[in-house]
Amino acid sequence: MRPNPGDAHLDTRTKILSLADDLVRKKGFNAFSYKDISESLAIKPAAIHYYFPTKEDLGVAILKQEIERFERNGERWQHESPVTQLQNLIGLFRVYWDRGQICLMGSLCPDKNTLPEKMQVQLEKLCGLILDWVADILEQGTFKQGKEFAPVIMATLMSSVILARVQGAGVFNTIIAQLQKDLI
Amino acid sequence: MRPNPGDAHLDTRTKILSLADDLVRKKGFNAFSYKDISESLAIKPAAIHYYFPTKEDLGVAILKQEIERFERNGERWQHESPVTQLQNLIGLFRVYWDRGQICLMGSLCPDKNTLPEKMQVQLEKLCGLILDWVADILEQGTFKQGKEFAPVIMATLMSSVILARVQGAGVFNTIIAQLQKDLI
DNA sequence: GTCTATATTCCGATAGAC
DNA sequence: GTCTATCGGAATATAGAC
Repeated sequence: MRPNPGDAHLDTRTKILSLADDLVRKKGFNAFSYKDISESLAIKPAAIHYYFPTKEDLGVAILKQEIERFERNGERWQHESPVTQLQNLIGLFRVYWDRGQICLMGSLCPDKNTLPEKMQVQLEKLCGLILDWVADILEQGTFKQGKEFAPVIMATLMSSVILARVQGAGVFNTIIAQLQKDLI
Repeated sequence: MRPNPGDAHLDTRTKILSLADDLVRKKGFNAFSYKDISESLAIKPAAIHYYFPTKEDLGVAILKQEIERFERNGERWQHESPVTQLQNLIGLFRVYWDRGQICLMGSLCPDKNTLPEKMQVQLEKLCGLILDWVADILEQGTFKQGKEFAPVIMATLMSSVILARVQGAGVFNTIIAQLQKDLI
């Protein structure tokens, strides 16, 4: 899983990755800097390059971590009903909102043209994985919509948190309620 | 409408605004630079400051222009049926897609935390205007959904182009088709 | 191995040339 | 009035200290 050096520094590496993940969701990949991370860790900005040589490497690591996280969630949920699994997915977006974050897709897809190539590849992979997962759930369960509706669900969820960032929590709750009504 | 100087330079000012608008929709507000604009106009980056003293001023101008454009559209469409008006709105998003752009809301809302304050104010105004307009249309016509559905429509439209940027045109067409089926 | 001092590039902004 | 030469600062990245 981790292709890198020893183990003693795992803590620092993990902390950097965690902070960067949070910053991408709050400020976007282009707007956060190494300084934002270093200030929280009491190290110099340049120290980050030891763990992630370039910002592209850091971005790729964020995406790979999210892919693994998503795959683990899928496994953990696989014995629950399709309806529950979809509610779990929706629950993730509520957590993002509560944390002042947006989802990784919602943060990175608009910036796609400006991202380093290796990040674009991982972003496509993440999007494909999630869309396929939602389509499978729709096929397995009894919903008002078929699997063609999967992109609509993801588009709606993505933008629910993004719109709420400007319009407030009311918009988020309205969108989620309407989506659930439309599905279940 | 334009609070600024004479008229001779209106061309340059208009061109800068038009280029900046395009860049925001393609790269995002934080990722484009004065250099991007100046290269297309064969002037030096610093010349832009004459027309827009700060990047914040430029961003505010982009947003105000979009607000005016949206209000003009509303007036121009007001004698058509609610269904047609909603189709016109959807048509705008197809144009964005064809141009390689995303909508201004979709570009700026995720970056809200990083935007200068005056831009945040105009962004909130733009979002409010559009959401109210869609809600009105839903109330006026005979749709399968009521006005509470307005945020869902905007969230779906916004993300349709954003997702398509990564997943391709198929996703855009699928989402639009599903949305129309759900409404009309 | 881990981190810092430093280099390099680029950005937005100011002052002043024409 | 319109634009350019230049500044000051911030960003990522490199080389080397400990």
